[in-house]
Amino acid sequence: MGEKSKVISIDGIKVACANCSLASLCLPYGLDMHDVERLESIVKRNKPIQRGQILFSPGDRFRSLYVIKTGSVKTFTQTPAGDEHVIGFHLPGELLGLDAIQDDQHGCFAKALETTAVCELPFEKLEHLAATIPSLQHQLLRLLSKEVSAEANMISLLNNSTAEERLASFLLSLSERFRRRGFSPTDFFLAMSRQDIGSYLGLALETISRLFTRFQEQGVLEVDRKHVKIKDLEHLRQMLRHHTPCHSTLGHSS
Amino acid sequence: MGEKSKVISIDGIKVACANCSLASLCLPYGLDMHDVERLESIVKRNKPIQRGQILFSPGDRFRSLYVIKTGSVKTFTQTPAGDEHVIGFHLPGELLGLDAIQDDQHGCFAKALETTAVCELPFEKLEHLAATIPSLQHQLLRLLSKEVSAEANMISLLNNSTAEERLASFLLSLSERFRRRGFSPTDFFLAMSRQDIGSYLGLALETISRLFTRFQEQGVLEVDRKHVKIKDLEHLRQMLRHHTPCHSTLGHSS
DNA sequence: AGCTGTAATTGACCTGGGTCAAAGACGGTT
DNA sequence: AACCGTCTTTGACCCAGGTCAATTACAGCT
Repeated sequence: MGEKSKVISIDGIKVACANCSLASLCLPYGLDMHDVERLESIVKRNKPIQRGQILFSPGDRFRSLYVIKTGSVKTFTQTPAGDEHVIGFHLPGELLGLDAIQDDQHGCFAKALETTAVCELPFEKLEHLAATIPSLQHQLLRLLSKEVSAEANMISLLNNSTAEERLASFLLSLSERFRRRGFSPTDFFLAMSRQDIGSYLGLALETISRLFTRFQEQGVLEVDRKHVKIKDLEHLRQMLRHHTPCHSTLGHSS
Repeated sequence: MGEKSKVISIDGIKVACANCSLASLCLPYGLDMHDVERLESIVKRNKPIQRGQILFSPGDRFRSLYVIKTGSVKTFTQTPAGDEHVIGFHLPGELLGLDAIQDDQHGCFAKALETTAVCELPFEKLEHLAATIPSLQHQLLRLLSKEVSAEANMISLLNNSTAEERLASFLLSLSERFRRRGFSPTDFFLAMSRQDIGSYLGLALETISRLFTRFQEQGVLEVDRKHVKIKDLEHLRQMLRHHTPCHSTLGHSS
């Protein structure tokens, strides 16, 4: 980004939905300029949160939806015994907190996996706005529905797939999500641990580790710690082709 | 209900949301009398469908949401190879088709498990109405959100539970849903096959069968074919208490 | 540069539940 | 009432992936 200088005033660039590269994945999708401005007027942009910081916890009063701007977040529950169950990973442009609308309180933790910037959408204001902007109401419903579909795919994956298929599916989901955000679909960093991936996919962390090794031996991946390079995307896709329910895509609201 | 007579005119009782015993589980929840009437005006009440009939299929253009009035429905996908993956079972008062809002087409089959009456809610009209009735918009978002939560619980169940815990959880979910609809929570008929239950819970049908036998031996259930009588609700609950994510309830939108 | 704690890898072993196969139990039909 | 197709039960066997344990590799400190 170059050093700080007086040639271009960073302050002059308005941090706004209208300028946001994620707009097409986010709530503004399908809104006209004027409506985006109205939406923008209710968005709160807080300072970024650090790795390990908690955005919300179970039982917290539900006030806002959140959109990841940069970084990533994992959502998870915790048993009385203290071990985590990862529900999902959220990348830039993805909405967080949709499950809390239901009973006005959050049902899980949301924790930053790295330094993460989020936009906060006060839900009451959002609802008011949606009532006067038909396309916003529609987009909100669409995003909720997308989440329902994504979770249904996840359920199907858990019900009908082997460990290999699950991890392949997970990697392809990440790949696709990175691609749509303008990052490399074949070369990226995993912000989460093997433990987290295992928990998310219903597998032991050792299984994840072994699979990474195997995929590497097969020439499908190159893995170095958190860095993954997909060498053979097609092979990865082949791994699912078996019992895939006709049409489906894995991944969270985007 | 007694025999048909001229003392009370059945025709005189308006088939309407306002009179519907399911209203508190359904969309009218939280609406005032006037708004319920407006909602009612867009509801289409088709003739009941028979066991085995299909309500919608993957790829069908999405036009309406459906609410089960009586009977039950299963939703499922099908692999190219032809075997079914059950996504969910839907009881009276539950909404169907929420995943289709997303891309304007249905992504699964919905098939009646028995003779079933459904209310049809043309979605475009519903959206228009929601824009002018704040509490309807809110209730619609709430129901979507509830579905997200329910599916998240399902994912957690699949990720972290044994066969025994899954079936216990399933039975408790049914029990609770029947209870809220005014039926016996401990004595009911399963409209679906062992095969269906297995598919839904990610287990082989043989496992379901064995578990029913075992639960019966333990004195937890009495099972006769499709008829289930829960003898020891508390024992069933105990089966989950282990690694339950602090707060959770299983079951579909209700 | 060395120390320490956490994450990742790898191996050995074991088990829950899947698969295959056969037999029994209905419900519907003529 | 005998027949047929479907659903369910039960048994025998096996394997994918979990668990336990030991080792290694790295990141962050001082």
